[in-house]
Amino acid sequence: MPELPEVEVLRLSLERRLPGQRFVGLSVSKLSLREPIRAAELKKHTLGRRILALRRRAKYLLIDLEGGSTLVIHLGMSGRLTLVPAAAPREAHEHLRFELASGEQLRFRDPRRFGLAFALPTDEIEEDRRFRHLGIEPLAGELTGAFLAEQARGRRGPVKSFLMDGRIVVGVGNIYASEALFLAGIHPNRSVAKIGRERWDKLAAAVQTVLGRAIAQGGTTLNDFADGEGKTGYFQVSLAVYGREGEPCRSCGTPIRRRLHAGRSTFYCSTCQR
DNA sequence: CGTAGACCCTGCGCGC
DNA sequence: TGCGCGCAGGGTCTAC
Repeated sequence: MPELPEVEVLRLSLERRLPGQRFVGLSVSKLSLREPIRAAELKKHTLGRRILALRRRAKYLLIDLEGGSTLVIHLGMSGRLTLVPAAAPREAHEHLRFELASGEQLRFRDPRRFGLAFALPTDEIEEDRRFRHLGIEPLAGELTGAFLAEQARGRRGPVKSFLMDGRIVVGVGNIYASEALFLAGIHPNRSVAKIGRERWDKLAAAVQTVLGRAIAQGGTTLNDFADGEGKTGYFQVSLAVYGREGEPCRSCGTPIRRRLHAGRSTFYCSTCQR
């Protein structure tokens, strides 16, 4: 159930328990994820190897292993990655089950199968076709109003779609796009050609605020998920507009509206956002 | 060239 | 109660 904050919270929780552990076995489902699972490749890169570190790029979780290999997991829409005892009951849609030398298992479950799992040499990640076109990280200090204004030059279309274009900035998904635009006071349908420099500054700051806050708040709720205790209150993270169609804007009381951009729901306040 | 829409897949909640 | 419909947090491909 991931946007960038959820993947980051997952990374932080696994980072406390996985490094130093060794992969000793792997069971793989025959069903295809977004791409077919290449069992032989996964085994070649993981079995017998110890985990060195966990990183994140966009919404991809990167598990670096000794010997120069990296295991890459993308959770798609419905993916869950959990570290559980070997005796933990199996659930439907578990597509990958890594056995660790400790007796624990790292399990990847993904009912909708929009997720992804593959492995490759660590030094080939940047040039891999799934990473090559990715834009900047939103929380690495590169996201500024100047950058957004520059990227928007010569473009058109609604700012909401622009913000979700991973070739520009990664990690801003459907929830936090709505949230950031609300915080910046920008109407989601506004053309990128009609946004001035000051408002780009506001938007760049809003994206970082919203994502940073979600990571801080998600820390407690999603630790349970990583520990395999099931999903909990994702929606306990306080959202200003997302999913609140018809409910009053917390700032001015105007009912929150919903409309579609490229088939995805967008929520906004028509009074606070212009 | 950029942008909009379809599509991949399963599950859940709602209204009838 | 049972069933069909719309919708769901992502990403990529095709058609315009």
